[in-house]
Amino acid sequence: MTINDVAARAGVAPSTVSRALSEPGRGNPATRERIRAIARELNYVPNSQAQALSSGRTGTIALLVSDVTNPFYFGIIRGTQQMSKAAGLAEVLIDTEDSPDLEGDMLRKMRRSLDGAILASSRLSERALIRLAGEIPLVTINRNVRGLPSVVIDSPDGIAQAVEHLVSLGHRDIVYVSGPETSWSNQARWHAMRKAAAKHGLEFRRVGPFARGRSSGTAAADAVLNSGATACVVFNDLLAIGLLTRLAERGVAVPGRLSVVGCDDIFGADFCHPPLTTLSGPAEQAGRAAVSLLLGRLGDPRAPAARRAVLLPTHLTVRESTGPA
Amino acid sequence: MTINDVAARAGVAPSTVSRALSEPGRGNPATRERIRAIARELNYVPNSQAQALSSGRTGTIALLVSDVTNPFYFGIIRGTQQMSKAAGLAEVLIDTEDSPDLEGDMLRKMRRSLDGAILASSRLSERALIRLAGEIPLVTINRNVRGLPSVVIDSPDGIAQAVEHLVSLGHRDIVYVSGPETSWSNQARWHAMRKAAAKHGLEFRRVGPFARGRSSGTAAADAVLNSGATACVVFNDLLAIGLLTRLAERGVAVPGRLSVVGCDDIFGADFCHPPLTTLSGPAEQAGRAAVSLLLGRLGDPRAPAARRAVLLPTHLTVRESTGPA
DNA sequence: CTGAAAGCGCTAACAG
DNA sequence: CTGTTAGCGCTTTCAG
Repeated sequence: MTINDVAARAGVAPSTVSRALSEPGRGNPATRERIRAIARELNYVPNSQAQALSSGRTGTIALLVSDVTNPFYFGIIRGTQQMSKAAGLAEVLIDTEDSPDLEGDMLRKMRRSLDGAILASSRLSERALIRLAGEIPLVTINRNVRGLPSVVIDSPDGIAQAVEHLVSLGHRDIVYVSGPETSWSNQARWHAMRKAAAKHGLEFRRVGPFARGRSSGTAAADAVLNSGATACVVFNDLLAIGLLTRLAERGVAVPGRLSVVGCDDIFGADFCHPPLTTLSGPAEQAGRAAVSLLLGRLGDPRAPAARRAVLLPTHLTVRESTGPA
Repeated sequence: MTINDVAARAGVAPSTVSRALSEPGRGNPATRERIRAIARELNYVPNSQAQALSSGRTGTIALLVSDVTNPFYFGIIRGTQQMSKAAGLAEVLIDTEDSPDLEGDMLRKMRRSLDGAILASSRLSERALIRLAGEIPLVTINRNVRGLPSVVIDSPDGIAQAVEHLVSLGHRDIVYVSGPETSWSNQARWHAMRKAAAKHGLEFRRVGPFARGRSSGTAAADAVLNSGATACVVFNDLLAIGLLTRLAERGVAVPGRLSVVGCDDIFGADFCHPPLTTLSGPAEQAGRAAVSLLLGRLGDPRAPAARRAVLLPTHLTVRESTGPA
């Protein structure tokens, strides 16, 4: 079942079928409809490999995440899938396993089979990103790189809210529990923390860095306790949940003895114990926005990388892990 | 940078390069190595669309799940990705949004661009599955269909363990909280429940069906309470966690007043409150096994659908949501 | 073992 | 507006 079969059946040239099927406005509407009807009746499905080979457009984009099974990406995945489906694009999800090398290799290898890629929390260096962007349209999420379109969820603003919240509860000794130093978000949050602390005349302190997994929570909890702080803001929810677990093990009351604020409001943040006060962001929207930006680059590949950067707001969701000092 | 460039540089025919690069054993080892060196040096990456078009093999398989953001699939996703990467296959993750129609359409549309597909918890009818299997190699997970290779995580066996556990704690009135009736796993668990109840001389009861999401937990909790049972086995952890939340809201002590057993041991089951006693299965292994089965079908497409069915064991993980009656 | 040649199914100029 | 003619980059007979 090829385009030729359809053409033969309709008594027209293959190229006419091609146009009828994939060039909306052009061609005689009557013949176009006739051809479409025949194609449908014949149950014809275009061969996307052939389309890609000949046109250069693959109709496929990729979403790269450092770990598919990190609930942090849930919203982003949902958002991008939603939007790319709406745009008639296929989306492949790629797990970079937190490795910059793997990330780069994947992109390079798949370059020809993709129209573009969205990097959620890229681990690549700025240099590498810029170079890759020359070979394939790229959009980043939660990572700002000069000249690359990006969408970032504005956690700094949320961090300020979190500190405000803690200060209003009487906390004067707040520590930041740092994630990996290579993480762009971690940097951003840390700086926001410092700024917020200064604003309230507090001393800025931090413990870490810790790996981003839940298991690092043990070490993190011990470090926080050791610091003597009465409250902490944790790099992300995964780590915060791990920390909560350890705190329970050690019999430390939350929020009685220690208040805990997480970041990202992932799946689980609402049902862990105690439910976590955390920063919520519009992750789905971020995903949709990223695809939109990519779509913009796709329409006109030679466009000057419309250096649009979308900044999305976050807000503090107060649950039960924070309380009076 | 095409195969022709490499050929020109090496002073051989394109066909020779093609063989050197993708036919392991054949050709003169010396020239093969020379060509490979040149290809590497030229940073040549084969165009997979062209390969696919001409050879018919796409080097891509798909994993279809009903909802990418359901933590139940985490392990399976990990396992399949691991195995397909090892086999040099690309894997695309497709979200069928719980819709049989979408699932079928997707498979039909992508048929030509896939070497095969793995269906994790397919919602398609047996008829539809068998028909599709004729067009593209298929492997199912947690769904047994005559003639299709499948891997199923043996929850019935685990259910028996769960009932045993509850009975040994003195429970005589155990209710099964049912998931959607269209779910194959739900059927399997329900039957296992009935059998286990009979074995212990208990009356078999169930409430539901409920939707599989966390939000259905509210209704489920109320129904269970209303049933007067002292323990329940819940279709899956998502629902069980929702139920736990509602129980807490109503001030019902778990496991004091009611013991709860979930199924699947998803992300979150260990840190919800109280931590959930649940059935754990080797999800990653299931994913790997599914890819293996598919690989078998791929090697020899005309093979008689080696109706192998892999059955993986589950075990009960006891946490704190179960206790004496 | 290697080269030449013929496509895979489609799109994209270019004519008509 | 439609048909004709070339390929896209690769694999695969088929000869040599």
